[in-house]
Amino acid sequence: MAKQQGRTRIQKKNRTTILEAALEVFSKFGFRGSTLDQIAKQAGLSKPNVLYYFPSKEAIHTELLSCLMETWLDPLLDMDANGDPKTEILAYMRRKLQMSRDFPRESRLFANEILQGAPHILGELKGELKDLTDEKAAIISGWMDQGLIAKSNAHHLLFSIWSLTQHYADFEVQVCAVLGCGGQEQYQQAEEYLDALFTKLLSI
Amino acid sequence: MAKQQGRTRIQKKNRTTILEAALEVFSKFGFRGSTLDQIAKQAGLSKPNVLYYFPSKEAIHTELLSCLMETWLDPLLDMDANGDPKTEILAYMRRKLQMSRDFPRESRLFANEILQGAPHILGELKGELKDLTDEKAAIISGWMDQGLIAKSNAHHLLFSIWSLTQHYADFEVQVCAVLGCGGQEQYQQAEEYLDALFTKLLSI
DNA sequence: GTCTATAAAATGATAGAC
DNA sequence: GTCTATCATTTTATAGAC
Repeated sequence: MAKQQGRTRIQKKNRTTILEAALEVFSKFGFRGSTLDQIAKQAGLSKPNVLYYFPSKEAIHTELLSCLMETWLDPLLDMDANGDPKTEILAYMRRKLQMSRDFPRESRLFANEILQGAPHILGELKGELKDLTDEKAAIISGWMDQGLIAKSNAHHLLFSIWSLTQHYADFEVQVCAVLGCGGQEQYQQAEEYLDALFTKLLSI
Repeated sequence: MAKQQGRTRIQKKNRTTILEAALEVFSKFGFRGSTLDQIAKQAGLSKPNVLYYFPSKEAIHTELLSCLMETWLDPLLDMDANGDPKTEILAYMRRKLQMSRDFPRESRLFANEILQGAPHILGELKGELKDLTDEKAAIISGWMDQGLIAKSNAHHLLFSIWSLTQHYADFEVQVCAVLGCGGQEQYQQAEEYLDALFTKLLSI
């Protein structure tokens, strides 16, 4: 968590508690569908106390998104231009799938935000995300030009990694309804399936 | 639209107007994030007049979802066990992509609902959707067993069609932000990309 | 720092005139 | 059928005691 400098220990702790509670609530109901009451209750604090640490509901949401944006971009950042192309892309896909499995609330928080037109993070999407994506797409295109992996549209290849992996977090209730499963066994199947998919897709 | 029997022309017209307005609003903000004020304004009617045609906000949402569920399952229904496997699956994928392009609001309506745990349609997901998916997955598995297409997990193959195509509607703002495009050119690219992807994926 | 009480605005829904 | 007026409740946010 950034921006925690110059605060007492109790302040840090409570801000973290509130952000954790807000993640739980916002990821379920979206920004407009969530209330301060729910967040306060989830955090085990009174509503005025929540507003003692953050100036407004919107401020909590904005802080949460900007704190998590870094985490969200991290897996892509690690894709190495000097590594083996197929290994790098497959490893990126696996990291993204792990994030869906281990951080489904974060995935749904972003999904809610983007679904509703990304009012709070459109700038970051057009800035940081676009820049990083363009950079990594260029690397992938380079690999394609060198004949190291099969040719396709690098940007849409990245989109396909995002959609295929995030689907298991964002649409979890539907996946479970269709598979009739309750736990996390779908992720084992998903990893096998997606591993085979991308291995085949990238092969010349 | 179903369930419009036994009503006058003006009733049908206004109910349709309200449902169209509700689609616009609910698809943007989700159920809890949407207000009757917004729906009424969008429909060009007064709030009490909206509630003359529907008993509550929830009733509008439920009616909308159940009216559109049929439309939503239609493309999968058309997948023919007696057709050519690769043709059938590719055609289904294309129908789904067309739905994302032509009915993005409907896609986002369902995405919002499922993202929030599908409180209003969990029954349909475990019922109609699961049954239809199981049925079509069995057909696909049969094709795989006959060696007509490459072997993989049929349920996850269907998930991958859903996620890859719906991504362009549900995350449109992100796709556009990254591609720097304003119109619909991403769908042309997507069709080419996904066509190649599934052609390769299904090949033995 | 944390709480109770409450203000101020919004939201879902109803009453009743026309 | 449609409207204005209004009620009851929820919700964001603040005031002020402790």
